[in-house]
Amino acid sequence: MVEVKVKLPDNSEIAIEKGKTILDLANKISPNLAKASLAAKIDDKLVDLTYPIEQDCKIELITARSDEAFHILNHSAAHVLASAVVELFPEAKPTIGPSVDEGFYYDFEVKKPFSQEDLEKIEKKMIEIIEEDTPFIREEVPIQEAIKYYEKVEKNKFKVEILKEMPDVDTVSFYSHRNGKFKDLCRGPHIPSTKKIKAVKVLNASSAFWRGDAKRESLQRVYGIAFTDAKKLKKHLKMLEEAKKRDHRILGPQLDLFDTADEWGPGMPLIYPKGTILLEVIKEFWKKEHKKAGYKVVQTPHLFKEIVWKTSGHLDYYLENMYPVDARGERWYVKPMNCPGHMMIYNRKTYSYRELPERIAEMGTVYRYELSGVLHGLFRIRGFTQDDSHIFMLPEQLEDEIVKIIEMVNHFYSVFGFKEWEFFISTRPEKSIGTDEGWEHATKSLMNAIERVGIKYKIKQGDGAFYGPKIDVDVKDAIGRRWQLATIQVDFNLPERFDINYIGEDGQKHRPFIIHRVIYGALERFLAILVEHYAGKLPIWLSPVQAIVIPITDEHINYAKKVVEILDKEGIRAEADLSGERMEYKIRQANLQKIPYIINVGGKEIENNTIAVRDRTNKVRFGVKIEEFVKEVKEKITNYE
RNA sequence: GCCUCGGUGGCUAAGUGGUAAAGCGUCGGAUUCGUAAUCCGCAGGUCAGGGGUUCAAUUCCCCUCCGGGGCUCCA
Repeated sequence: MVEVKVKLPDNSEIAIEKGKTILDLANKISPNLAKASLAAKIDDKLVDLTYPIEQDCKIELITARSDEAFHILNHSAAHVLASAVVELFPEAKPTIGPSVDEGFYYDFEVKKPFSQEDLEKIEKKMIEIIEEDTPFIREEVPIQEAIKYYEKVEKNKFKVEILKEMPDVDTVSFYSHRNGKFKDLCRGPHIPSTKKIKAVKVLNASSAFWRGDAKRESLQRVYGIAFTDAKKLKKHLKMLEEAKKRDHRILGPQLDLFDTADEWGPGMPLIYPKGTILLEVIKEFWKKEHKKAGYKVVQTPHLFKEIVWKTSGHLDYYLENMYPVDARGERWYVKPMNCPGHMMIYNRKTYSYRELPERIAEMGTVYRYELSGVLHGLFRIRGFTQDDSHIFMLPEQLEDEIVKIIEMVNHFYSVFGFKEWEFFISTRPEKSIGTDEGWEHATKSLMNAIERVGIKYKIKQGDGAFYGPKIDVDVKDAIGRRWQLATIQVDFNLPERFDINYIGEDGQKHRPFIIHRVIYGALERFLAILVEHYAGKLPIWLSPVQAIVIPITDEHINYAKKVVEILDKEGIRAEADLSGERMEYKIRQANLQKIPYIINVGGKEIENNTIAVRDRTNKVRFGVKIEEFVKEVKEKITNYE
């Protein structure tokens, strides 16, 4: 008997007979572990539990608690979905069905789109199939045979297309479940059997193009999500419900912040007075921090003549997204980006190397003709304001500048109450401009900078813009959703197009490095994210109305006005509710408006020159001195609470 | 832009081949009240717009616009 040595994650070693499967190994360690295992990693490669162990290796078992479990489970659930669909709709042609961060989907070619009832039927059938508890079985097949199978038996041109595009493969793998009743081309791995899926939900259906290509076949995509335990599904559904409740498109108009448009222009929101106060607070903070960090704030026009966009290259590559304006025979364009203006401002004079870095910043409103289908509340609109900045610098200043930006990003997000955000570096894509040295220096500077700040990051290989590498920052909100906010991009394109120079120590012209960056991204979107993050309950410093004063009867109106006046003078945003409603009603309204402080004043308060304060804990403090209250609130505002 | 589902007063909506409930909100009146909805009343809709079928269309059909979900795009 030949034995091989297997190293486990705790660094212990265990010997097992050569050729035994990973499941055997798991059983040897503990039957409970075997039962809990869904798949495994052998020398960092994901495999099935039935994978034979042929040589010394490192093995990590994947249980419900592993990070990979969710994807494997959902991928298997996608197969179960496909098997349910082909049973219910025999003419449906399965195409692809991966797991994604939000669960899984499977695309089918069908004659008729799935209805709501169809989805319910599919979910029911899926649960039946899961209950059958049949194993997932892997089978290796020569690729030619696989092609023949899909051409002749299944008559599925999509699978044939996938197979024919596989380079240099002799065999491919199939996975079947339901005792062979359903099989699908798949790399795997899969869970040992269907019943490992403890909870599944078919979420919705929509259409999608084959290979995401609008010119190709339109497919029906079914989305779902699976979990290793029913509680997690419940939690997830609750999160979705919570997300619905936080929807800024509902909360925005409700809190009188803004509304999105239809009759006055899709993608062109109206920001109401209270929403504007919030934006102003966000801008004020921006201004303060940028001044501290040595940025120079500029302003550039909303329109430029055609020639500018010719120079910048937008006319060649971005025209579809731009709003043209014809003015007395001349063609103008509304700016979709702020860059050209900033380039021209830099070019107004000759810079010496001593003057760099030069940091130019602008809260610039841009307009982009986004396709109607992508518009969504304030998240995706056609006119929005970027907290834009372009930094011009010497090559050796790149790293330091990026460090500064990262520190600024960290400061911004923590001030706005986010707890977690993640950095990604995107490297050079296939189609790109610029020199190898330039890319290397820039990419390296990005990495060094992040490392210097001591943050972890992930690399997105080849995901950079054509004009340079970049750092993207994803922020996680209160219910765990991710939003890409900041982007810090090196730009090799604009310096060339606008012939951007500085005079070096040698008296010669040189190209500076340019970083393009935003922290909020788009102000309007950031506002919407804040609304959803806080479910409308904005921190005091951001609340458009920080305190509302409610008199108990008309006799107390004058005192209420006086209190508002005092608070106002102290820089606290206060209002009085002098409508004819009852006090209880007003309190309820103020609560619904999520105003942080509700102040009641009546005879007792007038007599003692105090106020009754109800805060967000919903407890009332009677007999509070106005000065005391002012001091308390001002302190919170200063501390961004 | 493509696929799909939808559009009934400011909002949430019920409903029907014979021109439309209700609640909230708005406005007016009464009430002047001690901590999460006081009572009464008025106003407000060419049922998204246009075309067609029909004796008759908000309802059935077609087109357009707008929105939701998804795809795509993101120099």
